[in-house]
Amino acid sequence: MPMEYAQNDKVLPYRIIKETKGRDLVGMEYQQLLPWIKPLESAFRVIAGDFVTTDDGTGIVHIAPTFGADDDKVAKQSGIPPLILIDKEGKRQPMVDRTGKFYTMDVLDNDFVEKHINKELYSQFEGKYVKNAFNSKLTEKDMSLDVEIALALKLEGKAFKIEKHTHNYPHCWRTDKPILYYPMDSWFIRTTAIKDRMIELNKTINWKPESTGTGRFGNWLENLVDWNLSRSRYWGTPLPIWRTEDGKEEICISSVAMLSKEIDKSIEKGFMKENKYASKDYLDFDLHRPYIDDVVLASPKGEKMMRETDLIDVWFDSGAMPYAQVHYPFSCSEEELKKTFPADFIAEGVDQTRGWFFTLHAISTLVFDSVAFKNVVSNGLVLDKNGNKMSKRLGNGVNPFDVIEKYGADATRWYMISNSQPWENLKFDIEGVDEVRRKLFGTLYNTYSFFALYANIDSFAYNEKEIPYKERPEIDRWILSELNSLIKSIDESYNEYEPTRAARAISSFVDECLSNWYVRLCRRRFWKGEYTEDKISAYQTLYTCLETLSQLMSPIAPFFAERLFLDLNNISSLRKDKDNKPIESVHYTDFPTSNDSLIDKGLEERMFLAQKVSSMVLSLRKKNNLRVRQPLQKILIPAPNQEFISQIEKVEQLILSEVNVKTIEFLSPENNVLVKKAKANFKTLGPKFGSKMKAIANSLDGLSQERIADIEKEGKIILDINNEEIELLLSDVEIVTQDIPGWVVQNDGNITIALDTTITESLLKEAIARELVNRIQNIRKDQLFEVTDFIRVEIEYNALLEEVIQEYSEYIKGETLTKELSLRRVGVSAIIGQQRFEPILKVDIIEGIELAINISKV
RNA sequence: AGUCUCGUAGCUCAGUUGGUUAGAGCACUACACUGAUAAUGUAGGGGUCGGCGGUUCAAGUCCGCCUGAGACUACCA
Repeated sequence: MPMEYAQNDKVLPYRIIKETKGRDLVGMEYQQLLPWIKPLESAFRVIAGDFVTTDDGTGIVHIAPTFGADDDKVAKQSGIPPLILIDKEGKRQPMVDRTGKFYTMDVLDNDFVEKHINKELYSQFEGKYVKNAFNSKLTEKDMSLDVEIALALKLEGKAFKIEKHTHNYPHCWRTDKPILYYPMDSWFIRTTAIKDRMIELNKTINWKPESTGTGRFGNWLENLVDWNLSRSRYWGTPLPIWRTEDGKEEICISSVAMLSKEIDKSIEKGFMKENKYASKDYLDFDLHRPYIDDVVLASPKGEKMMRETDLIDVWFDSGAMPYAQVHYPFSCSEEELKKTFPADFIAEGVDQTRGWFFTLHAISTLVFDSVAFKNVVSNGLVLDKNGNKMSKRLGNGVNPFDVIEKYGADATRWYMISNSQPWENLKFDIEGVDEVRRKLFGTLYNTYSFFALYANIDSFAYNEKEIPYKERPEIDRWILSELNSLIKSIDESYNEYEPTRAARAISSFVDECLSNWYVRLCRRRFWKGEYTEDKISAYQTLYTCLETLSQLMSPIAPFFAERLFLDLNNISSLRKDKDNKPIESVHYTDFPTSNDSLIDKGLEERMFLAQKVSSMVLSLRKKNNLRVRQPLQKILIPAPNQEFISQIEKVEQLILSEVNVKTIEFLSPENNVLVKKAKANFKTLGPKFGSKMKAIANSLDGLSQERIADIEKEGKIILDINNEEIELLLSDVEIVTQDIPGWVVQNDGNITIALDTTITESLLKEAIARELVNRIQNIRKDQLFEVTDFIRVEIEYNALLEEVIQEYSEYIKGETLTKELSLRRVGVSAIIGQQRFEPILKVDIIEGIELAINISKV
């Protein structure tokens, strides 16, 4: 590049003469760039600082110790003086005054101006605002001081390159104007003196999540600095400190009573005329600044003491909450205070690290050498459904009142608590609230309605004595076992401040255990037959489940829980208060405790098996187009051992009725009908054989039926892996049934089932009987008959149907509350002729057979 | 910049001390069920577990780097 340069050239020519490390430049001196003001001592020297990046430029930057904490710190370390002006009062000032403009020379000390200011240069800049926003006469369009200075440097040939930078300098939240940092005098609390104790005490606090306590808050304590307590504001809580003008005498006021006493002294000295603070009525005086500033006190030496005008950081008020709320130490003794202090539990946003969490902890450590809270949940933010912060500006905010209005407080709260743990950010999606309403509350409401429907019919009010647990059927014992397991886990979850886990456990119990298994399987017990022990057992069991659920969910869904509980209890009066009246609220009841003697893990396991087997059979039916109303003869299950057989046998009836099959048969392991497959058990083989794993797994994959049978018989097998004999035990191998030739088969994990799909004539007839029941039930429902109404049924004659009815007449009548069931050997037209056949219904009984049917109340 | 959290199906989330086909619910599609019916069952599609590299016989899981989102603190020369 040519080194010629004309004044108006855009690019300054340059030449690289040497490359060097920044540290080699330290100590170099340079000429002052803007020599308006001469510093009090030599200042223009390169120093080292660790807070400057080399992302842009050379890594050499100017510092301004009077306007930045980091700059001030590094300057002090290296002995660089700040650029200081001396005003007419002799006070040291930064270059910019409190209105945001350069000091004018006329307010500065004459001697200082003469000795330190280059009047010719500075006169062009004195009085200028450093930001246009500070000057009401300027707009953003006017040239800013930054640009003015840059141009001046350019003209002097001192600027190598000028770029526009947008700073994210802090701005005033109200006026949006840029903010300048100033060094200010402040009052501090020397929290560094109790730093170690604060760290120690913090370790005893249960933080949710733990990482906030150890990480964010813990680190913050490790790097603790003194607490800057004072703020310069117009109105607020005053620092209770009065000082003499020379600062040599000072007093800290600890109560209104003390203040009043001191004012009296001051009146004696003639500093004050009256004492408003002698009144017992707080409405007679105001403790806040600026009113309190009128108070002048007298020092022991008899001098005037004025109040320090600074206020106390409002965070102090938050941190003082535990004492302030009970007005300790004035209206509350220490003993009384200790009833509520330290707090068992607090919750606030995770952004409160330096705010509430810190000030609570600092003050309690200082005052009582204690924690202020034993448990804390630092909750995350509620974001919009796309994970963006909600803001008015973006219009992505959700109005909580609208949501509560539409879905209710319970559904909203349940959604928020169950969806993600409180300390994680929540992506709030209104669809999710609706899902909770349908899934949990809808299901639970349905379950309750089902219970209430039949309980009312039978006038069940929990008046009978409790049916002993052992006399209740297996299914009742099962749901009670699950219920007590649930109580246990819920209690643990709440205790550990894991409400999300609790909510999810309740939700899955309601859906999977109670609604979709217990109630589904027990439906008949509620509506069929007389008011027997079995029926009472069913009512009592379901009642207990519903009542317990209302208690378990009450912390998260207080309103729904309350309604559910009261609807139950107002009828049964099972829970009474001490006056022997029905207790008024679920929230007054004791939280349930689990009865471990009712928990039967074996029972829970075999019920799980029953569900799994049923599901597999239904799947097989589906694949083979066999509707559930078609009874089938047999399920075949290969059983690995006797224990498996006895587990299944105990739930056999449940499975059979659920899937509408007549019998279950077991195949013993020795049976050679089964086609089996061996798989490697990586967990046991891994540690033993390491790198040979792959070869072993492959070898097991291709094992013949005979060799698999050998392992089962011998308990071990020797494999040849790359000419090496390797012995495996039965436990190293998983053997599963793959197929049963000639049957339709379903595999799931280590369970295999097969289904006999043969439909005999007798099974077909039974199917038709069931279809008939189904059609009659539908018609009953269509015609809005009550579930208790008895009916008369007439069906158009059909030969096949006649046989079915002969055989299943009692069954059909029982299922449908039919008093008379008859076939009429008449044509449709003839039926129409009869008055009673209105309206006419033609119904598909089985495929291809459509018959007229008529149903009427008896 | 430092500290911390999070990133798994279209969406919301599980995922044990690393163990071989990564799950659930919702949504979608199809079929069934129908005296709980704004419910239910079965089946189906849908995943390079944010990316790259490493440790290991084996990584969603452990380690390093990067990246995206968020919070706090400092700074923004």
